[in-house]
Amino acid sequence: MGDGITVSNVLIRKLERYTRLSQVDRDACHALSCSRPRHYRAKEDVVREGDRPEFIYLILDGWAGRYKYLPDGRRQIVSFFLPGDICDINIFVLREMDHFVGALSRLKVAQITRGDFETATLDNPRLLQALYWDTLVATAIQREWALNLGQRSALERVAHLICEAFIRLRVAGRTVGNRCDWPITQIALAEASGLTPVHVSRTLQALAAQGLIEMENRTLHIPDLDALMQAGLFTAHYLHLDHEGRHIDSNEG
Amino acid sequence: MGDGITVSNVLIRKLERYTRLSQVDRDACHALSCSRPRHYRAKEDVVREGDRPEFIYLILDGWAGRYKYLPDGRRQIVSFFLPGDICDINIFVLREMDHFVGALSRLKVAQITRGDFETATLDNPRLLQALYWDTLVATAIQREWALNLGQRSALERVAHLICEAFIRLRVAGRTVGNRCDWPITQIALAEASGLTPVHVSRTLQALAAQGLIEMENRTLHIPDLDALMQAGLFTAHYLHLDHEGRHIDSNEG
DNA sequence: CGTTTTATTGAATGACGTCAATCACTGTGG
DNA sequence: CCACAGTGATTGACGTCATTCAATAAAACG
Repeated sequence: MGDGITVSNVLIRKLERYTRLSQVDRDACHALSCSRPRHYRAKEDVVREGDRPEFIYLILDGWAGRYKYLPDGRRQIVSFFLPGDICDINIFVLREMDHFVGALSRLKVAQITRGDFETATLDNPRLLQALYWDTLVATAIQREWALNLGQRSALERVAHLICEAFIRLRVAGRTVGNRCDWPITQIALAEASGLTPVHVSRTLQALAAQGLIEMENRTLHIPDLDALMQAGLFTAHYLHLDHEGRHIDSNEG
Repeated sequence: MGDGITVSNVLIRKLERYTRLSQVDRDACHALSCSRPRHYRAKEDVVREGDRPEFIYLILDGWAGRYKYLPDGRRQIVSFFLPGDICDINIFVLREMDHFVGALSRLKVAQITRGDFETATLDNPRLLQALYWDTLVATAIQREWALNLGQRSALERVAHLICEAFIRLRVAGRTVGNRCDWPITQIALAEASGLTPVHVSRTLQALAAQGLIEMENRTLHIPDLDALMQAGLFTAHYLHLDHEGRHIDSNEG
């Protein structure tokens, strides 16, 4: 999915949802996208707890997850990083990481140094502003996940996660109609939703039985997004997609 | 608790955990603490979803909560605001609020305008840096809550919340030995922990039966904080209290 | 002081977890 | 190309933790 789209477009396309970028901004984005490309396989760690922050990561392809452990090994994915996502532009302020970042699928990232970042944003206030805005949206998502984990039932929770991922992928230009790649395992989905893999399996089957999702070959098809949103009690407010008056239901993707 | 401490000290004391403030910084803090004082009673809203952001709030006394609703009325508190906490210094970037902030007890806040904030921080980079740091800690706390809600059992979850609140209060100078005011209801605790009030009641009783907490007259007593931390699988890493090499177990409070 | 909110208790229900076995898929190397 | 190992998905039976409902007692508040 998203074939024929150059990697740099993933970031540009997303940021242009928030603001209008100049050609210089776009060039800077492109430069960021090209810095230090790295590949990971699923389950490889990108960043470990206790590490000194070294890079900002830009996701070019695949999914990553931010996660935390309990001492006995229980693990919670606290956020997804999808193509076009930038993780932690403020990271250098922290002395050490309090969590892990790992690949949830085959993953391609750009490693951005502090210097790269400063170079890219120094003379491009719009770009900096857009990136900054993006981090505020990320914290809004983090809050929504607390609501998801604390209040929604298993079915609602999984439906909500799927809606959110799909819409974020659509913003990044990684959907085709009502389809998208779905590279992550049910185990990862379980760790993100605070459920067991067994129950996630049953829940996905329940969603499929209601005709809300179709899964085939690591591809997700959502026949009726509105219906899925309703099942997940999903509203996109918290994604703040309408900054420039553009709306989530415009027919893109 | 915390009697004899002037309100401005709540903020100063907390920030000095992160950095060393000059007298000018402290004066600026004091000014912030004095701007537009407002009082609320428990359950009153401070900020509503959909509002245009108008003020930054500094908590002077009492507890507030950030919360989100599901359409059917289920409610999740996604963060606590305790004395000395500042809520959302970046808030003016957002077009509208995607959540509520409400008083969880009698509450005293300072309403800080954009102008107040800029005045206070313009010539005080240390202060700005400390406030900025504080917001990073707030997002780290938000992540920890996802872990709490997603993975911890009821007992662990409540124990963890209590540990976190107690230590944050201690940083703000609002504890006396191993005691602190505990002004919030079990209902609020339930909404924060994703449990029912009934089960919170039973869980608190279980903690009390194990000698981990004692509750009397809206005052919390923690006979053995280490033991409670262990019950809640609590480690303070994510609060990043050791920025300047100061440690959580230094005998303060 | 009366009214409302909060806390407690018990019993019954239900959602999700656990365990264990089986099956399907993916990637790897011979 | 096939065999194999390892991971992931599925299924059923059963267990349990937390919810729900309802009734009562105790605080908090105006």
